[in-house]
Amino acid sequence: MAVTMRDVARRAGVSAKTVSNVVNGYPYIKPETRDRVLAAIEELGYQMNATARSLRTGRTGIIGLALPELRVPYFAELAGAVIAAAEECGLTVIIEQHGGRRDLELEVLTGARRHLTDGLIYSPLALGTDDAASLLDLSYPLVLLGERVFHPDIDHVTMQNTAAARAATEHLLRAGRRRIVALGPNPTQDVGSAPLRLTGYREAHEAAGLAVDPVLVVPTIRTWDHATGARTVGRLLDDGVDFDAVFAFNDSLALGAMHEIQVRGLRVPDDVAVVGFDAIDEGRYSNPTLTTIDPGRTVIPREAVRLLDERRRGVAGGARRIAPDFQLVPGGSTGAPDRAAATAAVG
Amino acid sequence: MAVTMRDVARRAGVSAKTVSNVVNGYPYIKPETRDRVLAAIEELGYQMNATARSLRTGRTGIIGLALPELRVPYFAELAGAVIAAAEECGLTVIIEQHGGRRDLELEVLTGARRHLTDGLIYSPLALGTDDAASLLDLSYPLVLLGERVFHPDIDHVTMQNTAAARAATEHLLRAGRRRIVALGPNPTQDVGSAPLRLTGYREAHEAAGLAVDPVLVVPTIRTWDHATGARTVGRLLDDGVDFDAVFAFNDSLALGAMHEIQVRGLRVPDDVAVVGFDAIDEGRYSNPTLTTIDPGRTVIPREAVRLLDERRRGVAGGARRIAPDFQLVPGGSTGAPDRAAATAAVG
DNA sequence: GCTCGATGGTACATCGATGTAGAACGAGCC
DNA sequence: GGCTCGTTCTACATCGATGTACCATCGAGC
Repeated sequence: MAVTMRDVARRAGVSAKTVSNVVNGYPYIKPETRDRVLAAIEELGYQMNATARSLRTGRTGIIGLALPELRVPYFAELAGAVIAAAEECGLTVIIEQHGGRRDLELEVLTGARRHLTDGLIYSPLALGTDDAASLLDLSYPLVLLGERVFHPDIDHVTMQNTAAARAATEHLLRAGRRRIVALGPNPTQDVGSAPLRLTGYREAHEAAGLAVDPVLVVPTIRTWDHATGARTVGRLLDDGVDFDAVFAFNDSLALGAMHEIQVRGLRVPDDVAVVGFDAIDEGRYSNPTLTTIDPGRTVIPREAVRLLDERRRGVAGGARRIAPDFQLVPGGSTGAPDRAAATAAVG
Repeated sequence: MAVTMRDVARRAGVSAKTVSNVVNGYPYIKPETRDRVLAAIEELGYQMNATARSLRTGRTGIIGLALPELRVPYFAELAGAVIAAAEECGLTVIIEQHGGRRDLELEVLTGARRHLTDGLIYSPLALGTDDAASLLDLSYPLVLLGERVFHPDIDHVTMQNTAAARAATEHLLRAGRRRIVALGPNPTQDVGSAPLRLTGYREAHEAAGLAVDPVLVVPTIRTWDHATGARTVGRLLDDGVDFDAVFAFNDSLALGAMHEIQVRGLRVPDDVAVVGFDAIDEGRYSNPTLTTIDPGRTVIPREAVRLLDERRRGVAGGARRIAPDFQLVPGGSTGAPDRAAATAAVG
């Protein structure tokens, strides 16, 4: 039913292989022949059968993107940018949600979909250092995102977690806050973004000659979402813990915390200042707007796709590690003026 | 390199076709043979080559999902749910972002990716009634989302736009609001969600015996996002327009509007009540929380996948149209108490 | 006149699965 | 015994592209 290369070949009076050669830019073809073939393609409305090509070449032009959940804004923005970047390279993306469940995270690595893809951009949540081994004998290109697993032989796109967290904390200290909650560390996790950001938090205190009150280092058990942020800060308030600022380890936690603080009748930033991490869109229109860290939100997806595409095409050497520059984005939650929309930058 | 059916066949002492038959559940196989084959599969770690199967059968098990932008929370949540529903059916999803640009929306319909997919779930933004024709002679299953295009011969999953908008407006009228802004209609659009929701808004006024002040019907030119909501409401305030409520045609507009209203020193809901549409997660943790319409957020993605899968498998009859029940979700933005997290339902 | 290398093109096998046709065998029936 | 029918399995062609090998032509160089 669909038009094949044979049909085009017949129409142009050449062999199927010549049509293939034209389509793939093989150089030794008479201009006149090439024109005849292109004309035939045009006339018949030929479109290549990607499946057949994949079978023959062993490459599909599809890459996988494994992440916890698309409904989490940070990952939605990441996925959108990855798809756009992939488009630039002529690649198609399939997204797999593992929900941060360890079994699913491992299954993604070896599941049937890996046959469909040329490589994987992989953002695990539950995996730990022990699992690094399972990443090594994979037979396809892999690019890691985040800090959960690391291996010197695998391409990696990450963030300057410690330095950025330190900058965030210092921002609060400069504003005169002295009892800053660190919201997000998980005592059972020894690797990942959380401990690195906690280190930045401690470094800032140390550099300022201040001790960290352990009561203010508040673990979150569930995922870093609005509900967890609200619930956890709610518990602190219930317990009568005294604090004048919150450094949440991501924006969703921060926004949930900010919500709860205001529901309880406290003012942000007057009573409690809040800083997040990730610079998701939502924080630019919250009330007040959210001070946050932009960890390189435009660079990360672009680089991840670039690294994977280079591996896929076999033009890459040793493993690379990329950690883009970060930036503190001041917002109303730490006292920066919330600009009215009429004067706000378009984004 | 990879294990093929031939390898499995050799190991089990049968033909490749028999392996295929076992894998595909063909009934006439001796239990003992089946066991030998399954054992061989297990031992060799055989995984089917999906590409080869696709070439032969003409089906890929992949469906497309075309939407404006993943970074828009409504679409991120939709996409996440579609992927999860597809997983249930053993389907894989590729997402294509057309950004609401008409040329890209049309290109999605005929682009190269259609060869990769068994069908398309299609949520256009710029297309109009005139384009319905382009949807008809497509050679693959199509399920339409939204109201931009409609055709009686195509499966459709939509919302009860008019009834829901009427309910939202009546909610505001019941609360005593009399100058309600309708935020979102676009005068250049005669089809789509906007005019239907505007109709609901008008119906509510009519039923209450109230006239609609045309000044309060406020078009938005750009997309329905935070920035547009903030900017547009900002302009109303600059112009000194008198209003005591906003019915925004989606949640992002509503949240942007609510942000701007508060930046200007007005109180929500005391000075201005706000209602949105879509029931995205973000509105459950905004300050105050957002009153909104849940148009069937769990039903829509599930039904879309189901309809497409049925078409794909050829088990569907005539075109179907599904418009799930909607629900008003009360929030602080119209005066419902914002519950503290400690007592809030987990979500 | 002949070889050689650069061009321009073709025929055929192949990627790994599945559809088709049919072989081999035994049971049941007249 | 001969026939049909159901069961179990196999051989081969096929999906549509591309890699390999090879043929043909033409001009240059000796």
